[in-house]
Amino acid sequence: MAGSALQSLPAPDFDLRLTLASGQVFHWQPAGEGYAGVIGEVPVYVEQRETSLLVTPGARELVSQYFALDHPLTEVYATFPADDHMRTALAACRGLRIIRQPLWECLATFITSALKQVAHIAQISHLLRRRFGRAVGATGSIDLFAYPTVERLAALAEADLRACGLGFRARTLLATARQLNSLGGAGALEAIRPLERGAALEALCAFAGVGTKVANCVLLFGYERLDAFPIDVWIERVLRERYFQGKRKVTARRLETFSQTYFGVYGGYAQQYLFHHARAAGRPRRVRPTASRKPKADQG
DNA sequence: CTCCAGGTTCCGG
DNA sequence: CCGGAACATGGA
Repeated sequence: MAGSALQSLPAPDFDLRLTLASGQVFHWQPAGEGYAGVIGEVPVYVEQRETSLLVTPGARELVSQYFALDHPLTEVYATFPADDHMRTALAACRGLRIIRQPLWECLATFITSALKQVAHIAQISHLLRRRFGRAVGATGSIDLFAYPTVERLAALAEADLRACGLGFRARTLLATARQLNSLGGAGALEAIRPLERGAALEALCAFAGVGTKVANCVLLFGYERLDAFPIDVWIERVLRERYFQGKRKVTARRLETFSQTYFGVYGGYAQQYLFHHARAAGRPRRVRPTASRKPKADQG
């Protein structure tokens, strides 16, 4: 980032690369030795130097808040269950923090995440920002855009969103934008903050394209409900393989009640560590009976 | 080409 | 409450 000198701030127990790669947020781009992104409407460059961060001048407080550098990680880790797999995930993800995301962009992004790979979500996010978001600046050759506002998306046609590769998510994202717009905009999401868990989930699920999983992601990554435990295909696989080995007929309800009690008050952190560790380990190879395919030795 | 992805919604037991 | 199917798109 050319121009003015970067400012430094202390960031102990923090791994920027790990945090940005963990599938919470999808728009940060590698730039120089660090990353360029937008926090709300503010363009930011962040670079890690051991236990401190170098950031865009004037953005220290914003960055510190966004990356939740105040979360008591030592205390968080102490609440994790002491099983082998949790310990392995912790060892692999130490320093990963749960980001505090702006509510609307978190909600909208996770609506678009349904049945999509992380890379696709990022691609969609960038397209939406570039086409419908406000240009907020640039770092080097990278132009930066804020997430499109509720008002802007609500005024679009479904075809505009489909043109960004949204597929069937175009309908639900548009519907949610219009629902929120009729409530006065993104600020209406603040009404959910004081609600207790059940009521908050119910309120979020009232938006189109929002079910239990997305609602929990928004509670965790947006509302800072660190006990929220989103169960996606990866986490479900981990739970079934590591915590319900050999058990028959483990229903979704069973997994949900287990996850809410077993992983404790910082279950959301535990979940994120399990998620990222599973993903980093790679997709489990499909077992295909190779014997069914016979080599054609007499051809070719 | 086939399989799968940070799911949601609707429908029939 | 539970399991299945449809729903779009693109990377592996």
